[in-house]
Parts: sequence; structure tokens; C-alpha cells
Amino acid sequence: MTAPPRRRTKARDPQGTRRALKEAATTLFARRGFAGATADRIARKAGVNKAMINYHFGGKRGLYSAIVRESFGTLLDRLRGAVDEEAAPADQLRGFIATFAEMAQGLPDLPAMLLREMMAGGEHRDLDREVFEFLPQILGTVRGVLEAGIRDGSFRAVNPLLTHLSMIGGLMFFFATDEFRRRALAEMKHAPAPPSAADFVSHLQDVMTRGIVAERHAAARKR
Amino acid sequence: MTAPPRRRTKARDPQGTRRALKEAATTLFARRGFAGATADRIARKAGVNKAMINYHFGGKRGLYSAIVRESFGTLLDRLRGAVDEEAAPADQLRGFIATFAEMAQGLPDLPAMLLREMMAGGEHRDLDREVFEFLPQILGTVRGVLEAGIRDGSFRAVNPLLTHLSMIGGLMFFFATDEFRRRALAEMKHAPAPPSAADFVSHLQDVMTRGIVAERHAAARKR
DNA sequence: GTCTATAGGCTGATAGAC
DNA sequence: GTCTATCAGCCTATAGAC
Repeated sequence: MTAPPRRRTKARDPQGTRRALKEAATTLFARRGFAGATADRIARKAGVNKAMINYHFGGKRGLYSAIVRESFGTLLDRLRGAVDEEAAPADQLRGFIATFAEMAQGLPDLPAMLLREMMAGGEHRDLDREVFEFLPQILGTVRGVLEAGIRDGSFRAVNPLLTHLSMIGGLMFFFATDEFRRRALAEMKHAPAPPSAADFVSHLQDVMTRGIVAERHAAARKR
Repeated sequence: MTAPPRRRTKARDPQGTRRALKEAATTLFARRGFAGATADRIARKAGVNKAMINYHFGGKRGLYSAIVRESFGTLLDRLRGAVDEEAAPADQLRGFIATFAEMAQGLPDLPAMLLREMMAGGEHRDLDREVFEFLPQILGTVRGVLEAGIRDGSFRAVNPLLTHLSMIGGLMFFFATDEFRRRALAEMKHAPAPPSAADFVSHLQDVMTRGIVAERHAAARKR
């Protein structure tokens, strides 16, 4: 095995530089927004020279775009893979929620970054086009599950878009504000312990599936 | 009636200046974040001179603080008033959701601004202290309703914090991303019409109350 | 209270050595 | 590929006339 060249300053692995920049930038963009995350801070956090942002990504905006693009791609791939079409619709929905949570834990800054992107409301027009193409596909995945459940009589005739929004909304909010909640609860007296992701997942799974099961079906399930 | 002095440039009503600045700033802070909303843009949008930000609020950060403080205050007051303790817990919960939505429609930029504040995760340390004091009070309101419902047997024994989070999360997400959704759906082919706030409210009311009703109770309600 | 002019700092990006 | 040095532009905030 040839040991990797551990030089500190020069001619390091370019992929490593790119990755370090993307990781540092994701955290800073998530917490401070595009304008609030300065190129200088990003580079310092990544342990990389500032000029590398321009060399590798053609500027701060290019770095941002690369992250958003890849983030949405990762998100979509995993969510699609999560839905096991052999399973009962209610279990597919549970799987979707669990998978979203796993991804959010693996990439903790992603939900906040995506939320910020959506809240910009179409200011970054060039970026939005790309984002717009991912969204219907995620919606389509959830919609498929819901329609299957409605068809086989296990779900009542809920509106798929609204159901999708309340589910994704709860998830995005929980994970985007996770660190805030931790700090806020720590400073409060008589505060409950910060809930774990697992706690929230099973709560949301329960509320969502109970919230949309068909009445007959719910009654039949009872013993 | 003495007509209001319609001078364009000089010695206008100072309260009007303050209000115009806060309104313009709320929109820009919501869409672009604190750093992304420049004092110049805020002043131009408000139709007011840039220096007025410093005169009236002691700087951009002071303007931001004033808005966050007042926003949380308004939010809390209205949400408290929404819960009619005479009503059944399920109806109190429905009332809470409806009131949050009304407020969000009256102040459409508020949810995004508050979400951004939370996502900063404790960067604005001076501000956060104030924000931290409001949150337990809002949580307390919801918790009271849930505990009453659990006590009288109409709700199952759900975790109040988790229930609060999934409800508030769905609401915040829906309203913070409303404009984005409108634009995104408009550019998509075969897209459903953007859902109205009223649609989302009744959907969330249904899913939440069905999701947490006690099983017996749910069965008893069925005809 | 409002305005103009300007100071002073920080930001993103580039040129050019290595 | 990486680094240092540097520039032009923009940003917040203030001084001072009105």
C-alpha cells in the first residue's frame, strides 16, 4: 500500500478539496443562508484556500448550485428506493417516513438548505428550474402509495398533494429545526428532553397512517 | 376631517415610516434571510430613506429584532385566544390550526421569517433568548389541549411535544413555502392546482384529529 | 424626521507565482 | 492544484445640512 501523500499545503487530492468545500458550505448555507455564508468562512471551515472555490466551482454561486443539485438527487434516489411496492400501502408510507428521517440524519444540514431554497420563492431563477424537476418526482412517489391505498380500500379518499405536504412538512420542519430545539430546550426550565429522531418518526408514522385509514378498515383492524 | 399631509419627501408621519420599514423588511428577510436583505433594498421597497433604518431602529439588526419580537408576540396572543376552553379538545385543536392559518394569511411572510430564525440554530444569541421565552408558551397552549383530551378519554396517550411538532411543522412548512409552490406548480405540466390555505387547514385538522383520537372513541363516533 | 454625501470595512473574484 | 496579494464593488453606518 502506498501511503497517501500527507502534504499539508500543496497539490492535495482535488476530490478531497471539492468534498471538503461542499461539506463545509452545506453546513454554513443551511445555518446562515446563501448571503450569510461568506466564501472566506466556507474555505476556512473546509481547511482549504479561498481561491479553490472559484477554481473548482466557478464561484460561490456555482458551489451552491452543485450542492443543491446533488442534494435533491440523493434525496430523490433514496426516497424512491424506500418504497417497496410489494408491501401494504400503510407500510410503504411508514417506510417513506423512516427513509426520509435516515437521510436527514446522515445529511443533517440538507433539510434546512432545501427549506431555505424553497423559501426564497423563486429568486434564484436558474436554480429553481432544476429544483422544479425533482419535486414532481418526489410527489409522484408519495402519490403512488396513496392512490394504491385508496384503491385497495385501506385509505380513505384523501387528497394526495395535501397529504404529501403535511407529511413532508412535518419531516422537514423537525429536522431543519433540530439543533435549535436542542439548544432551546436546554435553556428552558422544566423543559421536556429533546425528542429523538426515532421518537418523532414513529409518532409521525402513527398519526399519518391513523389519520388517513379508511373508517371501515380502521374498525375491522380493531380487536 | 383634516386631510393627511401628502408631502412626498419631508417630515412624514414617523409611525408610517416605521411601519413601512417593518413591512418591507419582513418580506425581504423572509425571502432572502438577514444577510441577503440589504438595508438599501429594504429602504427602497419601503419608499423611505435608507438612513431612517438607523434613526428609527438603531441599525439593520435592530429592525430585525423589532420584527422578530413583535411577530412572536402577535403569534402567541392570537394562538392563545384561539383556544376556547369550553369546547371539546378535538375542536380546540381544530381551532388552533385554523387560527394559525388565519394569522399566516394575514402576515404571509411571518412563517418563513420565524423558520429562518429557528434554522439559524442559535447564531443570533441575543435574539434567541427572547425567542426561547415565547416557545414554551405556545407549546404550553397545545399541550393543555392535548392533556385535556387525554384526560377525558377522547385522545389516545400521545406525546404532547411530538404532536405539537408535527402539527406546527406542517403548518409552518405549508405557509413558508406557499409562494414557491405556486410558482413551481405553475411551471409544471400536468400539475395539480395549488391548494388553498382553507383546503390545507381542513385536511390537517382531519388528519391530526383522526390521528390522535382514542380508538374506543373513534369507534363510538362511527354510525 | 428626513435627506445627501461619504467613510470604512468586508466580500467575491482574479492575476500570477509556485 | 494550490497559494498569496490585491482590486473593485457593495454594504452598513454616521456626520451634518435642512
